[in-house]
Amino acid sequence: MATLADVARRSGVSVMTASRVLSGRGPASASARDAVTQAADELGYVPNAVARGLRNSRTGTVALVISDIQNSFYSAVAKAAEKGLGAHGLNLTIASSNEDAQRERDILQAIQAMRADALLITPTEHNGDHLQRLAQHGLPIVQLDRSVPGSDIRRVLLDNAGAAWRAVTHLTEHGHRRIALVGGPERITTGAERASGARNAARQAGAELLVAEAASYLHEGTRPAVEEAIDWGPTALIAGNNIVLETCMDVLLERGIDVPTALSLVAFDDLPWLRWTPAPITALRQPIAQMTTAAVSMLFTDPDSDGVERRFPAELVERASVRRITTAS
Amino acid sequence: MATLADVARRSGVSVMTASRVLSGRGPASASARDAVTQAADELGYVPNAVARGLRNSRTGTVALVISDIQNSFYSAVAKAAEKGLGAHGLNLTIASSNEDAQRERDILQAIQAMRADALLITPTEHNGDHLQRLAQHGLPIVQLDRSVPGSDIRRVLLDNAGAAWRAVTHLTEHGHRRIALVGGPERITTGAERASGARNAARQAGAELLVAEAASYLHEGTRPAVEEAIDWGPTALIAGNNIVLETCMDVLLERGIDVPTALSLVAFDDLPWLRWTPAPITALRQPIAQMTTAAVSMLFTDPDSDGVERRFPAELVERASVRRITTAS
DNA sequence: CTGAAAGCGCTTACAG
DNA sequence: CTGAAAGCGCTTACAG
Repeated sequence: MATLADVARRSGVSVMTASRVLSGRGPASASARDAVTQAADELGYVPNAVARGLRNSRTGTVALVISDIQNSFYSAVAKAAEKGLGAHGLNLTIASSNEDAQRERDILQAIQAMRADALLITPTEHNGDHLQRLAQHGLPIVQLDRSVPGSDIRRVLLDNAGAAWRAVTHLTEHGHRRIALVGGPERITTGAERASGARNAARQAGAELLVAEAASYLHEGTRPAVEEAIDWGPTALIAGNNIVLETCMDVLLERGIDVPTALSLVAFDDLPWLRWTPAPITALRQPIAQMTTAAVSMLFTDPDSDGVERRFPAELVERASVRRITTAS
Repeated sequence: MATLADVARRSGVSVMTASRVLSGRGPASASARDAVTQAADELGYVPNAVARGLRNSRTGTVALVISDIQNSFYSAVAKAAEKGLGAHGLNLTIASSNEDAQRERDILQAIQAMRADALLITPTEHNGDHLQRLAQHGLPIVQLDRSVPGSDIRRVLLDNAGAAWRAVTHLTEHGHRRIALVGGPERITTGAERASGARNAARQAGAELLVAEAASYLHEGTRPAVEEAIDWGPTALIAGNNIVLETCMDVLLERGIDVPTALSLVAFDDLPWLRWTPAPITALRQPIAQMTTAAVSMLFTDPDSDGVERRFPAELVERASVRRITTAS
């Protein structure tokens, strides 16, 4: 593959001049300019970003570490991140931790090795120390969706408590008095905050609330909690995220429980298919694109001037999965 | 950030020896080994992959270029690719072309600049020449899912014609005689091959077939074709991929057309939510993980010894969206 | 406006 | 077993 030296030789100038012309920084005579661009063209010269990265200690690459690339929430994040970064002329490297602490550690190490310029991460709860160390080395880091407990690493999050509060309140306003939330693990901020928001709302409304805690945000970890919640006999069920929702759908189908006649349902995360179930599903929509864009721009912003945390509200999209209950009183 | 020189200095050996110890290649005395590993540990030394990449002209990175990261088909590809590559100790960089020729060109150039070791791509039909040039420069390339027409770049594809044949035959066996396929653009191999397989099957069975060609595999491009197909008044509809299917669901819902009483439906690509619609949807399941794994291993295999193309069959998953039609005869 | 030199951090032959 | 030298391809001061 052609190098800068090849271009210089062919155009009869020094490597230096060729570099200046092609990078567009520094002066160059018109004739040098012409000769170099022509030679570069003829040779199909493409600058070596690796060499450039070594020299400049800037690689032009941002790493995105997500929990599960197949989860549509995170692929929406990936899409928005790619778009936002592309606007900055940056490349995106994506890796998926699969909620696994060891794997996340390996990824973090690889990112450090490849000298990424910045890191966007939806962290597991396990590697806060590692993250902190990277931040101290000067790597700009922004957490998205979730945050490692007790660190000062910047983050862009949903107003989880507010969203859960809204879901429960929506249900109590429809007359529900026995509500189950299948949430994520409370070790994870989303799980903890959603549970606490739901508890507040239930208390305020004087309704009963069961929080069934899934072992993980992966499918396998989710079923016992869903079954526990349904066995408890609620009139309404809140699926704490889209993975939990899928498990709920399976269990409801298996047991022949009809929504909303036998059970009302509210989902965290909005997806196209929620419109196509027998009773279209009411959902809390997260502003994923905006959150991701905010996280990307936070990456390039002064940590001290811009605050450590931003929260975004969810929007309740009402469809047909919540029944109004009228109590004889 | 600590460099090899720092480690060498701290452990009282030369850079050379430190390199040998840490890379595990070449001899080293036990004492040197101990001193170096300890120093590396204390300094939190992480080798600079950029420098290593420049020196070795191998970056340990494989690029994956997909058409749309939010399309669950491609995010399944991304997941499988990451897993397969991880086993080889390689990093994965993902970029999404969004079916845009110019964007794909930019991505290809960036990949060349960053000196990726190999490329996995679900190509648009536009940049075959560019791909060919990269291949001639010695970059291992494997096309997945789709292939650029008229090139000898290796590829792993679905048996599209066979799968479409199977879908149509399934319908004719259920008595359908007027079938519409909403396919992708026939410029794209998947679109062309699925259309041709469907035509063969219809001809064999003596059934009428309308192929409505979507302008693109993006949502926007898909609606006119879906409406054309439904307006034609078929008894059965085949959605040529998962994006088309989503549009079909929207249009059917808007028009109040019931599946399968008013219209039977078969989908390309299987997804969890197909089980949860009022009539669970019969689908052709692609072996995405196997195809991706095959593509990954093809990347590291001798081009001359292993053939240029591999095809995988789809599996028909029968559910409840196809009605049996009994004709008065 | 242009070029020779030095160096980013690593590893591959080559001597000792 | 160990080290001094050279070089991967680029760019940043520094002279001319």
